Amino acid sequence: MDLDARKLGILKAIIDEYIMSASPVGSRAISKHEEFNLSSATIRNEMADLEELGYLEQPHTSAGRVPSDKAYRLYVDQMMQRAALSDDEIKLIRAHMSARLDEVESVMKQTAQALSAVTNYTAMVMPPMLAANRLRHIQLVPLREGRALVVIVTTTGFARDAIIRVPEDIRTGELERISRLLTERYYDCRMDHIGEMIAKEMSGELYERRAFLCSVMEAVERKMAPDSPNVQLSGTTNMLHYPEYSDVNKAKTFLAAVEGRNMLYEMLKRASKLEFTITIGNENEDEMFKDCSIVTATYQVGDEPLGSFGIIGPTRMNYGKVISVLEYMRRSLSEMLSADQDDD
Amino acid sequence: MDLDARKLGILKAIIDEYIMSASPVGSRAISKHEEFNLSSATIRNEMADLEELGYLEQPHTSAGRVPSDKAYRLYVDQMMQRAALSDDEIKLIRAHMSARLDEVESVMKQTAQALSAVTNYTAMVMPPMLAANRLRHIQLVPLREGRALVVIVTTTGFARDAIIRVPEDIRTGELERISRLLTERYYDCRMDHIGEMIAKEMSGELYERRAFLCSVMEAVERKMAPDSPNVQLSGTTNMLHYPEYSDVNKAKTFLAAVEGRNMLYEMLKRASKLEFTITIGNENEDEMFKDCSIVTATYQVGDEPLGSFGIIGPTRMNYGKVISVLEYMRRSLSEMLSADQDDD
DNA sequence: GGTTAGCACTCAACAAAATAGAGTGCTAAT
DNA sequence: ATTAGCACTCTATTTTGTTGAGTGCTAACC
Repeated sequence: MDLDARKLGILKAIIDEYIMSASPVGSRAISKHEEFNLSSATIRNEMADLEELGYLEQPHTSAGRVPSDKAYRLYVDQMMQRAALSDDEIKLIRAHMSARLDEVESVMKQTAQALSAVTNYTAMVMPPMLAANRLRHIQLVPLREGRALVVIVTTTGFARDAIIRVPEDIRTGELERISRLLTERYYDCRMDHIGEMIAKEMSGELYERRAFLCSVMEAVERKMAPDSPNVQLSGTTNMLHYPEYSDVNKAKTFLAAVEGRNMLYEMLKRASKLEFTITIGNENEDEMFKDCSIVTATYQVGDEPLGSFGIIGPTRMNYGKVISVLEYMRRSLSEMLSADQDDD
Repeated sequence: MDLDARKLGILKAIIDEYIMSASPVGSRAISKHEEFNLSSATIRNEMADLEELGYLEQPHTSAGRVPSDKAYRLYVDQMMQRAALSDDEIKLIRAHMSARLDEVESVMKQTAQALSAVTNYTAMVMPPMLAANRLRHIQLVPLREGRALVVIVTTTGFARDAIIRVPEDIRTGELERISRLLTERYYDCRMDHIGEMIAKEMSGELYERRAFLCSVMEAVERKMAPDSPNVQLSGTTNMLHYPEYSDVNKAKTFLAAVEGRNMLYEMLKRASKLEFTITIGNENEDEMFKDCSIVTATYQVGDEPLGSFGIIGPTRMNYGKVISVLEYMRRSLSEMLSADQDDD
C-alpha cells in the first residue's frame, strides 16, 4: 500500500478542509468533493490507509480525521500552492508600513504589525545584525568626570551609542582627537573586524591607548548585536481567536513562552542562515511550540543576511498565504533597507 | 442611617476578604472575625445597609456581597494600610534591577519586569521625557548624498539620533562646523527651548542656515518625545492567573487593549503631572478598563518629573502592596537616574 | 432599642442521566 | 474496486435532580 495520486488528493482535501474548519474531517465531507466522485465508504477506506501510513490521526473512534505533523510536512513540501496576495492584503501591509520609517527600530515594529495584521497569527521580527556593516563615523563625547558617550554610525545609517568609562589621564581634547583618528583609520571597515584590528594595532597614538580602545569597541560590539529583548512581537493575542487556544491554560502557556522572547530570538538567529524555514509541530525543539508551526524568512542588504522574521501559528496554519506574505515582506524589507531610509 | 465606625469596620473586613478570595463574601465569614463578636444575622443587617448606601453589591440573591468601586475608593482614601515590602520582595526587585543598566531603555524594561514580578499584575513604564534635559553635544554625520545623521547627547547621558535631509549646497566640511557651532552656542540649554532659540537666531552663519537647522531640531524633538510604542510593558499575562480573566474573551479584550499601548501612554502622560494616581474601575475613562484599577507613580530628577509608570490589575487589587512597591520604585528609579548611570 | 436564633426561600454549581448526531468499520451486494 | 447498509462508538448537549452557601424576615431575647 503506497501513496498513489488518489490518496494524495484526498489527503490534500482533508488538510485544506481542516485548516479552514479546525474540526476533524469526516468521510462524508470529502466524498462531496466533485473531483473525486467517490462514496463516503470508499473515502473511509482510503482514510484508514492514510491513517496507517501515519498521515492522519483520529482524536477518538467515531470522530473524523485530523492531519498529523507528517502530513503537514508533505503538504508543505509537495502539494501546497502559494496563495498570491490579494489587493486588499497588499493595501493592508502598505497601510502599516506607510508611516515615517526614519528609524530601523520603527521599521521592525511596523513590519511585525503588518505581518500579524495580514496573517492573523503572531509575528516576530529580529532587528538587523550589524556585524557586516561598515563604519562611517565614530564619536566620543565627554560627559561628567570619567565617563563618555561613544556613538557609532554605519554606512547604512544605523547609529548605536553606549556610555563608557574613560581613564583619568585622557583629557577632553584627546577624546576628540581619538574620534577623528578612529574614524579615519577604520572608515569603511566591517564592524566585526574593528575590535580585532585595534587589538593588533602596533603603532602611533592608537597603540598607546589600546586598552581603552578595546573597552570602547567591546561596548560598541555589545550594542551592535541584537539581543533577545529587541525582538519585535506583534499579534500575540491573535492566537486567542483560534479554537486551539480556547482553553485559558493553553493560552497562558503560549503567551508566557512568547513573552520571554529568548527562545524566539534564538530561533530567529538560527533561521537567519537560510532564506526560508518552516518548522512544523514536533519539529520544533522547544516543548512549548510542539503544536505550533513557525515560518521564517531572512532579509538582507545585497548578499549579506541582516536578520530574520517570522510567523508563529497553529500547525493548522494557512501555509500558502503565510509564505507568500513572508516572501513579499522579505523583498520589501530588503529593498527598504538597501535603498533609502528617508526621513519623510 | 450613616456610616458609623462599625459599618466601616465591617466594610473593610469584607474588602480585605474579597481582595484575598475573589469570591463574594458572606455574613457568616465576617461574623467569625473576633473583633466584631456579632452574629451573622447582625452582620446581614449591616450588610443590607451597606448595600443600600452603595458600598456593596450582590451578584445575585443568595450570593455573598462584593465591594463596589465606591467602596474601593473609600478603602483607598481612608481605611487601607500600606503593606511594607518584605525582605524577599526587595530582594526580588533587586534581582531584576541588578543587570547592567548602561542604557535608559534597559532600565525601563527591567523596571517593568521587576514591577510585574513583585506585584503579579501588569506593569507599564513610560520612558523619560527629555524636554527638560540640557544639551551636551550635537553632531551631524554625513551619510550618502543629501542625508546626514544627527546625534544629540544630553548632560544626563541620554543620546538620540535621527536621519535628516541635507540641502544640496551644504558641503561635508560645513556639517562639522555647524556641529561645533551648535554645541558651543546651545551648550547647557534646555532641549525644548533650542528649537525656538534657533528660530529667533539673528546673526552669523547660523542665521543663514536657519531653515536647515529648524528641520534638524524638528527631527530631534520628535525623537526626544517618548511615544506610545516605547512604553515598556511586562506581565500582561499575569492577568490570566486571576479568576476575573478565566474567560478567554475577557482575557482577549484586556490583552488587546493593553497591546495597543496608546491608551496606556496617554494615561501615563496625564499621570506624570502627579506624584501618584489611583484610578478605580469606573473612574477609568476607557471602556476597556472599567473593571481594572490603575495605580501610577512619577519618577523625576531633582524636581523635574521625567515620566511615570504604573500597575494595572483587577479592581480587587492589593492596593496597599502596590502603592508601597510603586513608592519604592519611584525612589530608586529617581535615584538611579539622577546619580550615575554606570556602564559596569 | 439593638441583637440573635430560626426558618423558608433562592440560586448557582455540580453531577448524573438521557438524547442526538456525526462518524466509523465491517459485510455483503454490485 | 466500489458502495449501500447497518451496528456500534463516542462526544456534545440537554435535562433533571441535588447540594450548599447565603439571604431576608420574623419573633423572641436582653
